[in-house]
Amino acid sequence: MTAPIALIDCNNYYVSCERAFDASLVGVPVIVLSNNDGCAIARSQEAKALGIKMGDPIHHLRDKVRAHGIRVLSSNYTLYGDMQRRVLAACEAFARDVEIYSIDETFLDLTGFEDRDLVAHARAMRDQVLRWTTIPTCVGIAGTKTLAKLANAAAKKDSRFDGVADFRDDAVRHDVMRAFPVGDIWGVGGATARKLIALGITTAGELRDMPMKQAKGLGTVVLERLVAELRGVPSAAVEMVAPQRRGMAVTRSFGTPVLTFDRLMGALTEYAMRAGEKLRSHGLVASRLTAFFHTNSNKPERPQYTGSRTVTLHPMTSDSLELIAAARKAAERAWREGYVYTKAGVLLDDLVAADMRPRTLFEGDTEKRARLMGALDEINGKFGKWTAVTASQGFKREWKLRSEMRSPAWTTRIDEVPTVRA
DNA sequence: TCTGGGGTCCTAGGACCC
DNA sequence: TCTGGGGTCCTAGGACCC
Repeated sequence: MTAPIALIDCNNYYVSCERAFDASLVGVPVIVLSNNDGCAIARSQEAKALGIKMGDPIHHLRDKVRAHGIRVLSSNYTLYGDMQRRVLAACEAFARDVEIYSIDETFLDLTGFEDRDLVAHARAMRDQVLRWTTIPTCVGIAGTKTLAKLANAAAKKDSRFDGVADFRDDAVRHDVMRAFPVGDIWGVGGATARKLIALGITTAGELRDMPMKQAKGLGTVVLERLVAELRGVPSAAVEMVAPQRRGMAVTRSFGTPVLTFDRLMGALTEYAMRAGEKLRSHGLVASRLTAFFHTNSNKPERPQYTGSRTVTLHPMTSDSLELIAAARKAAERAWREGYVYTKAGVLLDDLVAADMRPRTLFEGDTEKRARLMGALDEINGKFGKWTAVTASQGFKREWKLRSEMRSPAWTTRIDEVPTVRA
């Protein structure tokens, strides 16, 4: 028997975070929008019941919003990130180790807890999280991560589990897998689901029983591993140390479309600045930068173009001014006049810890530039983003995104903490 | 008029080398 | 007349995740 793994997952996370600080959101339909206030990325139970789907564009929902009094919020990642810390703190004592999988999901290594009643253990953890944060959660327990995800989904969907599903029980596991749609399994996306269904494999149970060789042939080693995990053979452990990150991105849709190279460079300059900040805050340097921009692909009837070029950064760098220069070089090469651009971004690849980077013969005075970047980060950290900017960013920033219904930074800005009146 | 942003991993295919 | 095989590295792009 392999060590049990649990997955704790917050219910309707962003909405639950908002509700923690605004009681008027409780019991009514609520949706939280993506960056740029484009589409719904979190929905309360009430909103789900009204048929609102993940990713629905908000401008398709206007009628429903009006008819049902749905509360609509911009996303507030500072709040969600801070609440995550509190959730983790509440879970800490309940596991040997944890792996943060996403902002609202954490895998727990339950090695050493096997002798306990793990369902009761999980319930105690849920209670703790609820008390400390007001956020409701569900827990799945199993021998592999994939099964723990599946158990979690069952705990969420099926009220008979009352929030905690234990897949170490063969009967429970088989029963759920027999009816679980193959396309809802973690790691099976649209493309793979279509192929599987064409073969008559429509449930988690049928995928588990698929011959390994056939799985590899149909998908890749990824699908082969997934089948193994469904059979209870772990192919991924709970990672105690976060692996070194490999890439980094700053991408945005524009608030208003961009038609000129200057405007595009204004946006790319801002993104490259931010990318440099992110690199420095992680103590990393990058070896490659890609700049891209594209037209609105949701409107295929309009002329489409995607420009994208990659440039090598040598020496490797986290210097915003060098990143901006590289982004300009890439953008110049990829630019095509005459299109209506709606999104752009800067991607950084092949990241290395700054103190591990190879030195080159031709490095200039890096010391001085590092101090300049340090000063920049300090100014922008203290006085707010974009206090100190480069001229090419421009001052009007027409491309900047919308975020019109954002809740306050309840927990992270002193002037926005909630006030309690007696 | 208005459809997110930021990640990971894998594969195929070209370039290059001996 | 005859025209290799195998390895590595890199990149673009697909698929998937939340």
